[in-house]
This record gives sequence, structure tokens and C-alpha cells, in this order.
Amino acid sequence: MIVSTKGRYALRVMVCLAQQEAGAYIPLKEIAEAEHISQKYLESIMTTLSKADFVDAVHGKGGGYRLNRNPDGYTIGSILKLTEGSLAVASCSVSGPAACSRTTCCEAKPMWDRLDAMIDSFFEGITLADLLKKE
Amino acid sequence: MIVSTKGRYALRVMVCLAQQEAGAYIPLKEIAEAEHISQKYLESIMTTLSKADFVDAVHGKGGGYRLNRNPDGYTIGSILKLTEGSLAVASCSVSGPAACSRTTCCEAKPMWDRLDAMIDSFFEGITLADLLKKE
DNA sequence: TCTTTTACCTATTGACAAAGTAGGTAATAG
DNA sequence: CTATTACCTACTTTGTCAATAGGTAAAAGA
Repeated sequence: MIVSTKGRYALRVMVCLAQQEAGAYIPLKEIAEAEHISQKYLESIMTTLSKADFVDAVHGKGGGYRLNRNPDGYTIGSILKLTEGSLAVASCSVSGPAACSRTTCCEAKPMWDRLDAMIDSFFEGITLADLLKKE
Repeated sequence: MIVSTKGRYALRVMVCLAQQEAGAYIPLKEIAEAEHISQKYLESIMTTLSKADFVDAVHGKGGGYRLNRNPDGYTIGSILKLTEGSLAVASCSVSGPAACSRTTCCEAKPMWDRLDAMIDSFFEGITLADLLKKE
């Protein structure tokens, strides 16, 4: 499983926002109910999206969240990378403490790298607008 | 992360066996040491490979494991599917209890399906022999 | 100014699977 | 008969994901 609930929720929320009246702010509560997502859990996701400037957020009555670009301004890759952290297929590809110790001599490494590149360009080649089109 | 330690270990073991003298039986202990994998953990993986008839296993002195086909007779996909169970990218694609409840109305479902198909054909298009070639 | 509505922040919990461990039994060769 | 090997069942540890709990800060409206 490369994409967890968090990433999939984020994607659904972005789709949901894209389907709203342009410019309108939608409160979190409303999104959570429409998408059947735990309100509290969704909070953390929305905060992530907001901090990365994927959405505008305003406090108080009449506030909520809204997209701040056209749907074709968001690639699926950008949304998933933000919420998932990484889309690496195998830890072989990761750097840092979780990195595999055998990267230099591993016969499979080039394969993992090729697949990672393939998946990346797959997700970067699709925008939110594309998702809305296909029913 | 789509591929866990188990699947990656299995792959490394298969590569390791492919590099041995043809027909020779290699004891688990030897494989574990060469690959720096926990002996006990590797046991469960080898049993899986053996039951699925990916390798021959003989008990007793002089026994161990060996491949029972040429390296080009194993696709990477077959090895990973065996040890990982599934290579689904998102639980959206899975059936059974873990299945997503919104498959029928989810805007992203076609995307997940396309990616799953892409990954599947990627792994099915590579054999163990291919991994040995590229250094 | 006060109250309501909203986003935002800092923990903590619970569930689950993955990774690894432990200690046995059965088969085979010498 | 013994050493060596695969095979089996169960347990423990670990870590992350998903969700929960209980607050604070900002904005709007009465």
C-alpha cells in the first residue's frame, strides 16, 4: 500500500472543494460530514494543506476552506507528496535513517528507481481537474 | 511503501540463489549470513517460496534450497505477489473487508486502477534474469 | 463587548500489522 | 545414531497509522 488513508482523504477533500461554488469558504465540519471522515482527523489534514498554501483558510463565522488555484493548478503528485511525505515504493529508495544499507551493491536498486520515477511522473501528469472530468 | 521487507528479502534471496552454482543446494543459514537477514525471519520466507514451488528444498546434510527454473522463468511480479499478497497502491483497489466503501462514486478510483495496472505490468515485465544482467 | 463560529495547536490513545524471536518436530545423509 | 537441515506453531516487540481529547486564537455579528 503506497498511499494511506491520509493521502486519500486529502485527495477526496480537494476534489470536494473543487466541486464547490468558486470562492466560497466551506467549514471543516461540512466537509467531514459530506465525505464521512472523522472531523478531528480531518483537522490535521486540513492544517497540512493550509500550511502548504494549497488552500485558503479563514477563521470565524462564514469561514472555512477553499482552493486558491484552479483545479488544474494542483497535480495529484503534489497533494500526495505533501500528505504522505514520500511515495517511495521500497525503502531502498529512501535516504536518511530508514535507508537500505546495501544500496551500492543491490541488484534490484535500479529497478526500484525506475519504478519510483514512473510513479512520480504518473501522479505529476494528472491534475485535480482531470479527476473531475472522468466520471 | 508498497513493498515491505518481506518482499524485498524474498527478492534478494532469489537473486542470491540465481547466482549460485546451478543445481547446488544452499542451506538457509548460509543465505541468511550472506544477505545479513535474520535466520529465523528468513525461515518463514523460504517456506513460502518452497510451498509455492518457487524453490526446491531438501532436508538433512547437504540439503538446502535451490531454484527449480532458469532465472528468466521468474517474474519479479510473481515473487512479490507471493510474498506481499497484493501490490495494490491504495485500499481503494482492494476487495474484501479492507475495501473502500465509496468505490462506486469515487472520482479517483479510475486513477488507482490505472496505476495498479501500470505497476503490475512493470513487475511482470521484469524477470530475475534481468536483474542479474544490470550491474 | 460578548458570544458564536470557526480554524489551529499539543498531546494521547487504540488498533493493527510488520518484523523478529523462541522452541520445538520431521526428514535426510553419513 | 547423530548431525544437519527444513518445517511448524506460537509469542513478543516495535512502530506507524488512524482517531480521539481537550484545549487556544481569530474573526464575525449581535
